[in-house]
Amino acid sequence: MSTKALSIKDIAKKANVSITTVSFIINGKAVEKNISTAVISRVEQIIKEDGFTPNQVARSLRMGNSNIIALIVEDISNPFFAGIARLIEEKAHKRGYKIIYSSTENEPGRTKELINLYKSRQVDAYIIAPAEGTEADIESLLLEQKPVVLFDRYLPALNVNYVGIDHFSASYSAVSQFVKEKRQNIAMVTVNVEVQQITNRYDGYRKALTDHDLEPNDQLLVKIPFNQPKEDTIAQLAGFFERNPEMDAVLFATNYLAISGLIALKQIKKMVDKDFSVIAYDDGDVFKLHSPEISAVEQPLNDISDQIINLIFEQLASKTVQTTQQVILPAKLILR
Amino acid sequence: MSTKALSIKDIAKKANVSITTVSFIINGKAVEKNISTAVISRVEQIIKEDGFTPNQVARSLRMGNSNIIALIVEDISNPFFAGIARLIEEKAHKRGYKIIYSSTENEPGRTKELINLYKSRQVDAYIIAPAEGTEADIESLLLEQKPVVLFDRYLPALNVNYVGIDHFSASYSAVSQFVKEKRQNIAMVTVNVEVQQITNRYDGYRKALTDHDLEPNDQLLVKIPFNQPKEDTIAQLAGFFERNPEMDAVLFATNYLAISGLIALKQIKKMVDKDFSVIAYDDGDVFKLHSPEISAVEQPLNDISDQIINLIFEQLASKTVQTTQQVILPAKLILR
DNA sequence: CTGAAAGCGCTTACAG
DNA sequence: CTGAAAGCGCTTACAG
Repeated sequence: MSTKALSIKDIAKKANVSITTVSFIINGKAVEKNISTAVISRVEQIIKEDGFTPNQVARSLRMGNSNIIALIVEDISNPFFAGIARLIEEKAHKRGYKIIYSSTENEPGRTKELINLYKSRQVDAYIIAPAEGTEADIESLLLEQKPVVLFDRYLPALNVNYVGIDHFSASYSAVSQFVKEKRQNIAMVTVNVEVQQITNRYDGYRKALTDHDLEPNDQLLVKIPFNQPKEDTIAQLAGFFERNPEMDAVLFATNYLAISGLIALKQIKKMVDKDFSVIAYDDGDVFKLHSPEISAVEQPLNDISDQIINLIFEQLASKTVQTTQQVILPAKLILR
Repeated sequence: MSTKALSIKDIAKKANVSITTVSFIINGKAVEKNISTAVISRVEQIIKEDGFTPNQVARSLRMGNSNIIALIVEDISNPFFAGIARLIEEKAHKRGYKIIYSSTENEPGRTKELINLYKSRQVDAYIIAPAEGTEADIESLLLEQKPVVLFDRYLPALNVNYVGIDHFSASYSAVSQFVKEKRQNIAMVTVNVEVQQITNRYDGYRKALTDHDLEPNDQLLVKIPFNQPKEDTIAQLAGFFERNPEMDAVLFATNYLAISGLIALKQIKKMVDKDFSVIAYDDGDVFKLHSPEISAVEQPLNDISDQIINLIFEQLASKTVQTTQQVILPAKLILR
């Protein structure tokens, strides 16, 4: 037996009222519209018994909105993004909004595709960790006056709300910690994408070195190609560590680089110990469980999510042209 | 300057044709409908120049579908689910479908809420890792003839497609491996939810013990309350290990229990070594990087995703009442 | 070869 | 206090 979803018309017929009346009741405008309590309770009873759920597609078409917020990230299975997604979903849910998320895999064109899809589905607002080269796509959202908040990566060309981390200071503190441990040959492993959020990490590293009278050494810097297969990264890093035996500390610019790096160290049997320090980016169980435990720069997921959601709802509420805001939060260095 | 999205009407007016004609062209029915090539190219030109994207909400309302598949899991930030989500998203994308995913957090009512939301948005098919007590909600989808595939957890009360893992054999192999290593006091750490996919893991453990003439010992079995805070689980497991010094092997029934267990072992300074073996569930970097490396039962994410997506598209294609299928895949024991 | 019109299920300004 | 009707942007059976 196949049940077909009921429509407002079915309910109206059954209750012997117009669909207008049913619509008012569904939307809590019954008292405002002076519907008699008798009618209200009769309709509500029928709705409850028959399990009617209004068709949101029809509603979206009519209203031009959807109560949906899109979250576009590079890879939702990255723990940083998965954590943010989960927190944002929870916070949005409390205010009656759904989050719909998807990964761009950093593929060119995927962001444009997703944004077009979401636009055509009347998505109300956008939370985006933008890849390089997506400026035009995001601009098109701004032109349509859609609420947008960028996070993680900033696009300087755009005048748009942003929530991020002070990566410069985070790297700076990490290197200062190494110096405190009397490290002399401090390496950095980063990724070869020239976005501000990554270059800031390098800049903080470099500034801390010079501030502490250490000469930056290009031999101790490696930039891993983005999207390089994990095995290749591990091999590359193993070579990097072996070529530089004097290295006594290494700062990893991202979570997955730290993991690949630790695997490489394990392969070449180089221990993390009193002669060799490591600081990872983005904390996780894997660092807590490592022997020895690995220190890490922790991004405050909850604060980031809060700021993002607040900016989104501010814009959703105001309806007018917004002044854009840049929120920069501090990271936390977890020492182990 | 605010741009409003164009409608099919705008394009029709600009091209001096009817909206019918534009619609046919958009949907690739131009030749079938004998639209003149002159008209086709004129309309296509305008569409390209003006960047028209058809309103999918209107289309959904009219067609009763959406080209969207819902994926409902307990927690999308769990690596198993995140991995499945990513693979399914990719496979669905190739066939022109979008995945929209969300977490139930195992909260009662959340599944019902999500299913109602998706129904009201004309979602075409459902992939669900069901929580206990969601039978009625899933049944309602079957009544509406919606394609549904369950995975991870099975609901015996329902006659529905399912893709899962042979957890009995997986546990059985794990314990057999312990026996091969001459372990005598083999413990199991599991979770107190009485769903088949969890109880099978226990059953395989128990059967392997008795098949190898080892007496099951209730002292060596612990069931962690579901949703218990991580700290409490760690403390509980630390106590469990300390109370049972004779224990020489432990099988963890889930990924997060293994992580909490390893943290507990670390806290009480009990080493994983030639006198104490560990096998975890669901492989990950954290086990590869642990010292020593931890063996794990690996669920074949790619096979699972393939089977799920195939079952979904089979149903989407057939439109008729389906015979339901149970696909049980083998897990793989990764020894380290 | 092309178009006018109905209808998908809602919301809301307007009328009474 | 309640309802008829227009309209959101599409698709498609029907007519010519």
